[in-house]
Amino acid sequence: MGIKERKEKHKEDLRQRILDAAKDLFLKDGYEATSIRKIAEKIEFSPTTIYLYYKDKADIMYALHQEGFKLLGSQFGVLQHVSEPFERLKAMGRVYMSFALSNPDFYELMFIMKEPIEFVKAHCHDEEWEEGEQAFTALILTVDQCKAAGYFTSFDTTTFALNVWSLMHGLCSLKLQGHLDHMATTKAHMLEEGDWLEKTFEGFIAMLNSLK
Amino acid sequence: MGIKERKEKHKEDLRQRILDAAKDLFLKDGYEATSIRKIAEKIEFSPTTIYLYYKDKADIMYALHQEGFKLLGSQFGVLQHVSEPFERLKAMGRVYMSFALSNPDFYELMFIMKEPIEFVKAHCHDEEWEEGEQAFTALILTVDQCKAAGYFTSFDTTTFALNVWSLMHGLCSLKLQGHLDHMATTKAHMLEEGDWLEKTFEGFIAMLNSLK
DNA sequence: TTCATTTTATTAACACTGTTAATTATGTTT
DNA sequence: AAACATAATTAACAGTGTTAATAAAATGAA
Repeated sequence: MGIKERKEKHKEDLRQRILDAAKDLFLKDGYEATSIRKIAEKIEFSPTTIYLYYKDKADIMYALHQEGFKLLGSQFGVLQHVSEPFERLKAMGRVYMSFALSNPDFYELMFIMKEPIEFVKAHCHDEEWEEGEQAFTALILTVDQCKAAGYFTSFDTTTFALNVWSLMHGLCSLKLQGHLDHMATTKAHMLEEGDWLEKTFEGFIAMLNSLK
Repeated sequence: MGIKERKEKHKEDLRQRILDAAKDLFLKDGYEATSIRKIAEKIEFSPTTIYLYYKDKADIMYALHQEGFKLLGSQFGVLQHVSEPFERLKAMGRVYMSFALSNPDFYELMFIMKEPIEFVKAHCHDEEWEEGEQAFTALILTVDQCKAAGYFTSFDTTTFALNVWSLMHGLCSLKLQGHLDHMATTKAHMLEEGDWLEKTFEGFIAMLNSLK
């Protein structure tokens, strides 16, 4: 009987329509403005209907956050073709930074807000976190290959990877939250114009080079 | 006439009582749970009275965020007595990290949330940001002195300082937001036990040492 | 086809939130 | 005591996430 399948598909369809509507609102107006009622209005359903497809708002945000990780993952994927590990590491940094700047709301949801990761801790007790770990695994692998190629030889791989991630995350966060621009406009000796995000990143690359 | 002064003092008193109540709630239950109504109940006033002393909730949060910067500033202050610049730089990192872990809500308000800094941009158009800049100025100064002492000689001071801040901020953020612990529990090759915050920080210090 | 059952969607309501306008109470000055 | 200014309050608006009870629709068996 194909009827049940068609129903299942219909159900899955509506689930997706809810997510699409939520994504639209989220990317346009941010987290707060993405209310259950507005999502419902967009898909022309009653607000409470949404609760038949998602546990709560955090559930929807978790789904969106997964989409974000898929996007980042796909951008990281193409870097596998950069064979030289140190080149790849630098490119990863650029891609990460570019992703954060191009998708600030996604980045906030994925790395800054605590709501989605608390949802993971509460409901995904198993090992369903693939998307997120994959990116970090890729970083660890690349650092390992860098070490094999003679870079960072005196450092522990995981520790070094965490340092790289911390720096990139901190840099992107400070930029997105406006702290970087704020320092640039208020500190007198920074008035020599210039894109401090770019400059700082270049400084980071220079540091990595010195660490060979 | 001392009456007017006493009235002024009374007004300033209530303003402080509001802030204290807000601080209590904020440190106990976080940002969201600190509602105007709860603050009002705590000081036994009507909710709307608060609007006679603070423009809105963001204003209160800005005041709290300033208190946070004063606290961090005082902790940074004692570091002035560490004469060796590189030692002082390392100590600054430790103090920053310790502050973030001991005052997670303050840290979030000061460096992670965008609400207070948007309030600054909107209402403190002048140069009233002292508290925040002071800490960064201290960092720049220390980096400069490190350079004078032969460290990081090939790097631009401001760029290097931004890198240090980014790394420390990223590390603390990832820790507070739970990402660090999450990676530790899910990634198989990280199961060797251990405080990854501490290990990563030590790795950072090692990096700085290699950069001499 | 009709009736009973299950699934899906809706309305109404709860308990909150920040915030504003209009009104009352308080205290000061003439 | 009357007039005024300040301070505080009540009532209300426009939202929020979420749940329980009810109505509608689709499905199963007789």
